[in-house]
Amino acid sequence: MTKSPKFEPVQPVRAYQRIVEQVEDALARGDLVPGQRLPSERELVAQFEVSRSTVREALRVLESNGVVRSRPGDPNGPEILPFSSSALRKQVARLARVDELTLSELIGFRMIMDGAAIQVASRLRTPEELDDLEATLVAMRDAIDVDFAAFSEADLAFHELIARISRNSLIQTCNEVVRGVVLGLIADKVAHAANSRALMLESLHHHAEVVDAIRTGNGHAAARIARQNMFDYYAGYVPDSEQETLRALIED
Amino acid sequence: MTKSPKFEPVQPVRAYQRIVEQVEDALARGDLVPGQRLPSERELVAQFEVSRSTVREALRVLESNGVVRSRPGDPNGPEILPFSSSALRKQVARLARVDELTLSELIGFRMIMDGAAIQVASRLRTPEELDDLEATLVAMRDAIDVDFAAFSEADLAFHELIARISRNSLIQTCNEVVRGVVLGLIADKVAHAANSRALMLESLHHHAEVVDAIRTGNGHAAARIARQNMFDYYAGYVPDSEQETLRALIED
DNA sequence: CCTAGTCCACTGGTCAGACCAGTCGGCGCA
DNA sequence: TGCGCCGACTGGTCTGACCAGTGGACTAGG
Repeated sequence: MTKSPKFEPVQPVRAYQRIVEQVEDALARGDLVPGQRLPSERELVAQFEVSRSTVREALRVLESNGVVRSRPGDPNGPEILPFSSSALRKQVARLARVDELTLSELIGFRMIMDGAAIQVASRLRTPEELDDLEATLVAMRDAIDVDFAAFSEADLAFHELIARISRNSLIQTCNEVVRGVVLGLIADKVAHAANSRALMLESLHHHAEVVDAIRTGNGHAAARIARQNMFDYYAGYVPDSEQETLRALIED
Repeated sequence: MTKSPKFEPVQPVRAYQRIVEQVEDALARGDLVPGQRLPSERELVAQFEVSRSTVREALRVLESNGVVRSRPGDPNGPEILPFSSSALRKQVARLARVDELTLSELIGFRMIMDGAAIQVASRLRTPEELDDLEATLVAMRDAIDVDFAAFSEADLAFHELIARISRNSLIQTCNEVVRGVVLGLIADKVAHAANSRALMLESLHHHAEVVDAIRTGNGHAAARIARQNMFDYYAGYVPDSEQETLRALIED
């Protein structure tokens, strides 16, 4: 018996998929740039020669991928969103939709990711980068006397620097995205924290310990302190029942 | 002047979004499990009390997120796919709770995530994507004759393609991040592997087996081979005491 | 001249109903 | 028993309609 040919499963290509492809191709080629607008749905109907239902199904896919955003009544048409990669934007869109039930998961994710960044950074850092880290600590100290927003910004700079030192762009983007989402979910609560000055001092102290551990090359300890700090910082915003899970993440 | 309150932009919730949320919530609660079927579109119209256009827009979003897949004429209705983003989030949390950031755990994480990606990819891949996979195999073969860095790059391309075929952004992002971390931790050791050519050939062979299994639609076998391969590839870099844990992950 | 109000063309969101090409189970015929 | 046809479904697409918003053009009143 001759070897049986291996046939492929065939599946029809849907019209809305081809629309999605055309838009993403145009984006990849640069014919479409962030900030630009897509024609209105009815105009797209004319251009693609399909029904509006089909156009809309394609727009839903693009929207779910973070490529476009539609606003009812906007005469300019759907907006092309700024994005580095559609996967990243999609990530943002997905994460941004999660409700407070999974806030603890997001925080856990941050604890893991930030710990990873620190552990890598403690091996790869140059003396200059260590200096930069310590400069950021000073900036954080000064920011405490301004207000919480300033401190938060300095804290952001610290973690961005850590991620950069890790020389892993994916850690960078991941850290940034998740941090943004977490802050977006609890920003109002954080801003109202009554005793935020004590919290900020405590956080600063932990950050200094992290830098110390990085200086001595003890990435393991540095990551642990960072996770502890993040737990202390965010634990108040998750239900008691879920705190135990997060606390377990601190140790290793 | 009183401090101006920070208002949040409000945006209307669309009907199709609420449908998406309901489905994903059911998935998160476990009321809906992979392999199960959604009611037919017309039945969903009756349950959600919306029009079919609205149901279909919601299905397009879910499909684009790798949660369901529709097939014309299938009397069973849309299929709930395994390893949807919501399910993976839970897996990530569970794994992270056990232990994290030791090299062996990261490798275990990669074995799980890569296996998930391959299992999904073997069901969703188009014939064109299978061709792409085989082209990547050829590229890996050629890269062996160059050097280890080239091979590593081709290997990266292979796994990125798998993740892309899985059409699941969470798989994509996690795979990339963790892979980057693992390589960062052992890059120096890997580069010094004296007999790396034999290792590369072995790895290539395993990758070809994975593609074969994907071609025949045997996602289970494909994922198992991939986990085995990853174990063989990395096991040398973790302590003997932890290898047993990793080995247990190979089987499903 | 500027402002405030009205209007209107247009947007996206949703709906109802229709047709088609597939898919699959079952019935009946050979 | 085996096979082919049929019919009741499925999802993909289309048409045409209505509605609540949006924002620009226009206009009346200062």
